[in-house]
Amino acid sequence: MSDNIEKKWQSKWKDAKLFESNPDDREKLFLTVAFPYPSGAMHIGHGRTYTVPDVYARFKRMEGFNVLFPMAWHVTGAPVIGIADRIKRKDPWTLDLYERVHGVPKETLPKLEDPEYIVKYFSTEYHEVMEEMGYSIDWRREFRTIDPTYKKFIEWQITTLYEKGLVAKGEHPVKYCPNCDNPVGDHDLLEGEGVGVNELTLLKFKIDDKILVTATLRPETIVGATNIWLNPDVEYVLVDAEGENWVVTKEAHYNLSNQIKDLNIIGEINPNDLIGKMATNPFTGDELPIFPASFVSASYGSGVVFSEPADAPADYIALQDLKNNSEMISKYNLNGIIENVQPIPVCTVKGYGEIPAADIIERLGITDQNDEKLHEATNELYKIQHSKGKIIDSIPGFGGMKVRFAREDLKNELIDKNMATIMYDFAERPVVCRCGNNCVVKIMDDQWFMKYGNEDWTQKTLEVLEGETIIPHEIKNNFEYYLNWLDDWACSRKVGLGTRLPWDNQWLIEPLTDSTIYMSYYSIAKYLRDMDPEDLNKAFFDKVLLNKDSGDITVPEDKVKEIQDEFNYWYPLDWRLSAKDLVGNHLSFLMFHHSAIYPKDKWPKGTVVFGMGLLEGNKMSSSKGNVILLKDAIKDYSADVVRLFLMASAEPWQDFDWREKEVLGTKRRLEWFREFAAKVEDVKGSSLNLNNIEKVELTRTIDLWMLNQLNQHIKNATEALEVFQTRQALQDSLFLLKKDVDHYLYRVKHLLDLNDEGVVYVLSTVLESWIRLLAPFTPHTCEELWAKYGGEGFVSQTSWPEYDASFVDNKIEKSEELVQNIIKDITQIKKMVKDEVSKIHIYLAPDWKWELYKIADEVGKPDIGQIMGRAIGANIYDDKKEIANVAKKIGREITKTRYIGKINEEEILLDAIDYIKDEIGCEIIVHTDDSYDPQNKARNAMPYKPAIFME
RNA sequence: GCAAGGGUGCCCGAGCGGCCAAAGGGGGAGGACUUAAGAUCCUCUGGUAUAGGCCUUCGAGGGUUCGAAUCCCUUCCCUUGCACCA
Repeated sequence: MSDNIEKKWQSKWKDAKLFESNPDDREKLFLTVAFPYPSGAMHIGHGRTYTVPDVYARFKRMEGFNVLFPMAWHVTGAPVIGIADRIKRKDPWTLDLYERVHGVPKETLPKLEDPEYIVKYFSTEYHEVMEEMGYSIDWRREFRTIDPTYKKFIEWQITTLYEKGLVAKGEHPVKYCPNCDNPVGDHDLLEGEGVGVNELTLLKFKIDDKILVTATLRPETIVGATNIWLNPDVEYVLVDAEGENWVVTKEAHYNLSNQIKDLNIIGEINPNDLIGKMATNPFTGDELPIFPASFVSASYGSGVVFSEPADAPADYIALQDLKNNSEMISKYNLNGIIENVQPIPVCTVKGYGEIPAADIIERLGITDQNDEKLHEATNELYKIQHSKGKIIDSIPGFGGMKVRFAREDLKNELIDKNMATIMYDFAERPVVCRCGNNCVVKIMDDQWFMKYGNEDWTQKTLEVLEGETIIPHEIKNNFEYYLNWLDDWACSRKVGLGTRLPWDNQWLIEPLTDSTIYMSYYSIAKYLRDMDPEDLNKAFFDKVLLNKDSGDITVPEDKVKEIQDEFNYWYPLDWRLSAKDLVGNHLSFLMFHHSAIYPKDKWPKGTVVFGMGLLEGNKMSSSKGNVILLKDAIKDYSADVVRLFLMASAEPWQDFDWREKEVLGTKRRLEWFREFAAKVEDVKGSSLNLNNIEKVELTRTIDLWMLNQLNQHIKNATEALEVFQTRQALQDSLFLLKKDVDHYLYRVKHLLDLNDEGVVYVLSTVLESWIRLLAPFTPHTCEELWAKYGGEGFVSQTSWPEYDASFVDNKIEKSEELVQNIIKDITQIKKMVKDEVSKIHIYLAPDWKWELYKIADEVGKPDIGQIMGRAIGANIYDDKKEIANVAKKIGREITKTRYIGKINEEEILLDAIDYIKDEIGCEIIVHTDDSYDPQNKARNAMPYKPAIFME
């Protein structure tokens, strides 16, 4: 049934063009959510992402804003190329994934061999599912990022940045698969996920006409170099490097050739021929001997290292090993050399002696250079020296400097003097591509970069952040960190779908770069979709978006004006919504690009960051098949139930957990709501017209209480929704309100068959507000009820319920609390006494106790002396001893019960006396004095807590 | 390692100085309704107590305060991100 009403209302909305937003004189609100990359089917995780903005859009529309909520498809990038490729290869895993998890019909599968078909197929499906979810999207602005008109916009964007000098050529090390001939991301790896790339300094030690290029993470230790290590068991080669003859391992040459151009092998080198000879330290000029060492890896760095035994545990232990190895010493004729090699201290760090390497080796009990703990020792010492170490005073030029700074300075000096160069290597091995090949670090040298490292740009972008509201607030720190941390970003690609760089046609624009200011495009997309791309030149966009005259525009002037006006109406963006994992890139890029391209008054105003989705407690993942498709969920539960569950189970920035049991609970809750509406009509006894509720004067406390609760919930829900707290809003507008309505119905159950006009008025009022409160969450159900019970027009277009302060009274709330507490207390006592009870006497607190309570409240803390003093001063009662007794009690009570002024307890209890009698099941007598008080209980009476006597 | 966030009752989760034995949901127990099941509604769900009370609890340990789940310090544990990828 729900399916039918949902479809019905969706088409009614469409026919009425309800969500097609055009500029008018209302205040505008423009919100967007990160557009999807449609390489697969939409699951419930996506459902949450797109329901949040829809709920907010609907809420704001009801508040009277002119809301624009658009949608488009991000189809640029490489993943679909890979998917298409795997489909073509008939990769069974991929075929299964797309058939079983993404629900693609078997006969359609072969068509997915075309990447453009994939994005077309899934974006069409996304569109359909989004309509089934009832999203209030202005579909006239829909586009794909490979549309010719959009490409013109991207060309304009990148050219604008290029002209500002923010796009520049550069080089950058990347993880690279030589077999696939492509950079690889972590997700493309079979092995080595998360492995970092280290920068190594290659120091050039001369030996005759050759150069031993030693790789090090710690160039500052060059001053403590004592010898060179070569591994006698690996292959070394002689390499021509722009005229220099380098000695490195064969494997190192392979790695290096991806980073340095024209590195040709010109001969083989037998390490044994070099061991025992002397090489020159380029920095100090010292002559250092070359020794053999097994710990030197053929594949890491250059395969040549200089030894600095004072700070490098491996060097220290290798030196020890060698000194103890007479066989080696005689084999390489090291007698007379090796004895003189002693560690030269370079760094000091707290907690370590003159030779830190020796200390840590001893502490960890490392016995030789093949010990596994050597790695740990190296890491530990490296870290502490980097963060806290200082260069020892005796070293000229660097003495006393922090290691961190000395390293940087010395490295630059060495490079300037051609004593060193830079190379990159993986921090760990192996790093294996999905294709099975080992990856290398490659320097892409004709790559284009977005200069996010540019300090002025970063500063300006920090201003964008400063001016934004970030939800949740804590994420703002995160953003600040990322904006500062972001370095130049390679923005050109060889493979994928996308737009080409206008000035360098061999490159495609990287897909994150082409989706940073596309919200601007939404504002004008409905015009551009029918225009000739040829007309969308730079001058056109300059005029429309920046009001800048920069050349000939082929579009008629009034048309340009209309488009420009529309852009200016919607921009800036009020809210940007996106997932948590995009904080460090997409959302930051968005700020960068806005700061560079637009003036301050067009900068985004707010960002909301989403959490992830879990399925029965486990992480959702399409590739693992652990997802529920949104279309299936809609089929099983209806869009409204799915929406309601997604919005109620967690705040947007928290992780939600889709649990079937709780979804079913939500479904029942919504059914209850529909039944409640019917019940109201039932109680009324005639047809209900919410458009014309008959007002009556209310006298029963419980009626007033219900309206008090309703208004309280309206207030809370509104405040919560303003800041995207959908869960909190529903907590108030659905769950807590339902609880109160249940309570109210229970309290007036004896009146339900009597067509009592007070009850009818209260229930109709509740229902009328309630339908509107829930309309953003469950729009279909609410439209249906609204129409059924006489609401005017679409509920989607009515006003948001207004909080009416005149109904809110904390004394009313306290009154009901008093009634409930009395029942609770009596029940509890009855349970304990176990005797038959025939009559219950209730004694109310006399006026002086109320005054005493008031005094205690003014004092604010359980300071009996002060309370007594004031009470006696005010002469509230003549029995001082009794005042003291009560004051002591109040002192305790005041921390537990808030004082809100005197309430007329007698009136309240008498108003509810039938209900209380009913609940307790015996006679109740309310006393205002102690004329009948056989057990002297009346003196226990306290404000808000009458005394009870049972007999 | 760096950065951010978090540890609450059987489970999920709210609370962020006193109305807190701690909202709400889920689960469990009992009751009402029903021919029955389901749904719905009511009550209970830390311990203890023959007068509405008392005791213990919010990762652990200290501290501030008349008063702390809430503030401060120390400590342990968890989750996420760390780039050329949407």
